[in-house]
Amino acid sequence: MTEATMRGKQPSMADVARAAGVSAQTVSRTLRDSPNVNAETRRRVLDAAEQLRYRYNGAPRLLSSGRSFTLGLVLLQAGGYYSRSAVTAGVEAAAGQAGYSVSIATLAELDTALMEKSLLKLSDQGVDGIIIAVPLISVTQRMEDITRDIPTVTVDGSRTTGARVLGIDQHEAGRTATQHLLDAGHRQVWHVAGPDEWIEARQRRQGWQECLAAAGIDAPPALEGDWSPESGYRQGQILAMIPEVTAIFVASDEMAFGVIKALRERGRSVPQDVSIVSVDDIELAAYCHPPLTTVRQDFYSSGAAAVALLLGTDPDGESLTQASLIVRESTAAPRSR
Amino acid sequence: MTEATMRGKQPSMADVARAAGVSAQTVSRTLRDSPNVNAETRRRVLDAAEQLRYRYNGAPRLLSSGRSFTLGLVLLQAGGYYSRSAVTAGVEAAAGQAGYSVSIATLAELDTALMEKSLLKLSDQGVDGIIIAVPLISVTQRMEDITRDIPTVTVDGSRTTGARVLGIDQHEAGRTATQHLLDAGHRQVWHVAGPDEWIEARQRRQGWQECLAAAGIDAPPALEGDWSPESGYRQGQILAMIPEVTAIFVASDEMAFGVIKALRERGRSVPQDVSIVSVDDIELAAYCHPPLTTVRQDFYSSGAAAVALLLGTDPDGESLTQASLIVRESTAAPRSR
DNA sequence: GAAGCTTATGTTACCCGTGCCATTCGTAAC
DNA sequence: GTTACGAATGGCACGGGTAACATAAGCTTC
Repeated sequence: MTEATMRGKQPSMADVARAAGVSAQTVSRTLRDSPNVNAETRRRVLDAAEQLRYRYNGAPRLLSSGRSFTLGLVLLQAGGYYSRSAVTAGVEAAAGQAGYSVSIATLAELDTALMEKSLLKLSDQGVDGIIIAVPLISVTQRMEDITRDIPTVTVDGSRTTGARVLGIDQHEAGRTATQHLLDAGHRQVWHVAGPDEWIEARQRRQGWQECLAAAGIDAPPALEGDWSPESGYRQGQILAMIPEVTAIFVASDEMAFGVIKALRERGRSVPQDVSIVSVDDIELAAYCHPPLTTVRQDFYSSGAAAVALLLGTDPDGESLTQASLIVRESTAAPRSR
Repeated sequence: MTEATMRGKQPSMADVARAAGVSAQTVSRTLRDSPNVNAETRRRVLDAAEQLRYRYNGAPRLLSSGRSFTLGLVLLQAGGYYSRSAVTAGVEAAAGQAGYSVSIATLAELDTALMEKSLLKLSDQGVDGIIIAVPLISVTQRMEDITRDIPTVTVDGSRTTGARVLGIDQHEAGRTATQHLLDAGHRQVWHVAGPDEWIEARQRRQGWQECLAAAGIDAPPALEGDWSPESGYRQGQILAMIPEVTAIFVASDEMAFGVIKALRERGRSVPQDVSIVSVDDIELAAYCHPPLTTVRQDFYSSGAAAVALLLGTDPDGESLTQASLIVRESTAAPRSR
C-alpha cells in the first residue's frame, strides 16, 4: 500500500481539554461518564468535543487498559451460507448495541491448525471475547490456553475447559422432525445427517434415534452429508433406490434440496412417494417445489444470545429460542398400500 | 523459564530484545522483515521470540504509526445471504493473506444515517481501508469526509469522490441473459429487476434494455423486487396473469425462486410455458426444480479483488472476473403456436 | 589513507487515553 | 475553630511499538 493511510490528524483529548479549559483527564472522565464531573464542566467539555469534531480513539485504551471493545467471531467458509450470515448479523447487532465491534476470522476448512491460527490472530488483535461458530474437531493445548485467557462462547456446542456453551437444543429439533413424520403415519424414518464433527449434527441424529426408539422402531443406518446440497443429492440417489423409504429427516434445508432433486430424478415424488422434513428454515425453503416442511432455527437470535452470554448482558444465561416446526408441503401421509 | 511466561504479563519486544541481547528496535525490524538485519542477529531474535512465546501487539502500532492492519467491511443485513457470505469470505481470505484483519459493520437496512454510523464506527476503529458492499443511496458530507480520509472501495458500483469502484460488468450479465432467451426463439423478454438504488440492478436492467433494443424489440415495463424470494413471488403473480409472457429475465436467483413458485401456482410451467434466466448462480440454483439457467457471479473473487484494489496488491487494477452463462433447465424454446 | 557510501544497530521522543495519586475547596461533624 | 471527608479536578507516569535520527563499523574508490 503505497499511499499510507494518512488520516488528517484527528484532535485528541488534549485538544478538547485545551478548548474547554480543563485537563485531559477531565475530558476522559466526562466522555466515560464518570460520576465526579460537574454538570457545568461536562457541558463545556461536550461542547468543545462537538466543536472540534473529536473522535474517540480506542487504541491507547487498549494499550493502557487492555480492553479493545472488539469481539472475535470464528466462522467456517464453506457451506451453510444462510446460517453463517444470520449468525453474523445477530452477533454484530448485539455487539454493536453494547458498543463492541466484531472482527471475523473465517476458516477455509475444518482443520486444527487453521483453527489455532485464527484464534491466535484474534488473540493478537486483543479481542475481549471470542465466539466460535464452528465445531472444535479436537482441542489443542494452545486452543485451551487462548480460551482460558479470553472469554469464549461456542455456539455449536463443542467445548474447551474455558469456553461457555450456547446451543439450541438440537435433540429437540431431531425429535420434532421425526415425530412429525411418524404422526403422519410413516412406519419408518430415514435420516441424512450432517458431518459427525458437528455437535448439531450429532444431536439431531440422536434426537431422531430417540424418537424412533420411543416409538419402538429400529432406526435404519443414517447417511451422512456435509451440509451441501450436492452431498444431499448423493445420499438422495441412494435413498431413491430403496423402495421402502417413505420418509426422510434431512439435517439441513440445503441438503434437502439435493435429496429432493435426486428423488425426483428417480421418479419418486415429494411428498406423494416420500415425505421430507429438514432443519433451518432458510429463506428459500418456502419457495422451492415442494415448499419444505422444516424445523426453524433462529440463527440471528443465537448470534445475539452468544454475545449476551459473553458480555454477561443476559444474566438469565441460556435463554435459548425454541426450535419450531414449520409445516409446508414436503410431508404427507404415506401412500396406503 | 522466566517470569514472563507466567499468566497475565505477555512478553514485550523489550523482553525479547533483552533475551536476544539487542535493542527493541532491532526486534521490531526483524519481526517486520526489514532488510537491514544481519542473518545471525535475525536468528537470535527469532529464537528469543519463540522461546518467550512472544506475541505481537498491534495496539501500539496503531498509536504510533496510525496503521491498524484492519479493513472494514460494510454489509447489508437482509437478503442476498449467499452473495454476502461469499463476498465476506473472499474479503477475509485476501485480507488475511496480506496480514490484515477484517472488521464488519452490518446495516439493518439501507439508510443514510445507519450508513454514516457504520462508517464512523469503522473510522473510529482506525481501519486502514473500507469495502462497501451495499449501495450508497445518497452520499452525505460526512460520508465524503470519511471516504476521502480512508481508502475506500465500493463493490456495488456507487461512488463518492474518494472511493474507487469495483464492479463486475452488470450490463454484460443483463445482455447475456436476455440474448440467451432471444436465441432460444422468444420474441419478447420480461424483466424482474432488483431495487433501483442498487447499481447492479440498474446495470442489469440496462443490459436487458440494450439487448432488446439491438434486436429491435420494445422493452416491456420492468417489474421491481427487493432481491428477496418473496418479492419475486409477488412479481411472478403479476407476470403469470399475462398470457404473452414466455420469457423472463430475473435479476437474482433468489427472486427467481419466487417467480417460479408463482408461475407454478398459476399453472404455468417452467420452462414449457415460460423460460427463466436469472443471475448469481447460488449453490441452490442447481438443486431446485427446474434447475436454474443463470449468469454466474463470482462473489468470492470480487471480494478478494476489492481487497487487492484497496491494498494496491493488484497493479492491473480492475481484473474483473467475467460473468458466465450457466445453462440448466429453466429455459427452452417457446411453445410453437 | 581520507572521503564517501552502505549496512547494521542503538537512542530517544512520541502516539494518546487511563490508572493512580495529589491537590483544592466546600461542608459536615465534633 | 479544628478535624474529617467527599467531590471536583489536575499532574504525571505508563503501556509497547515505531519514526526519525544518531552512531558505528565495513567497504569502495581514487
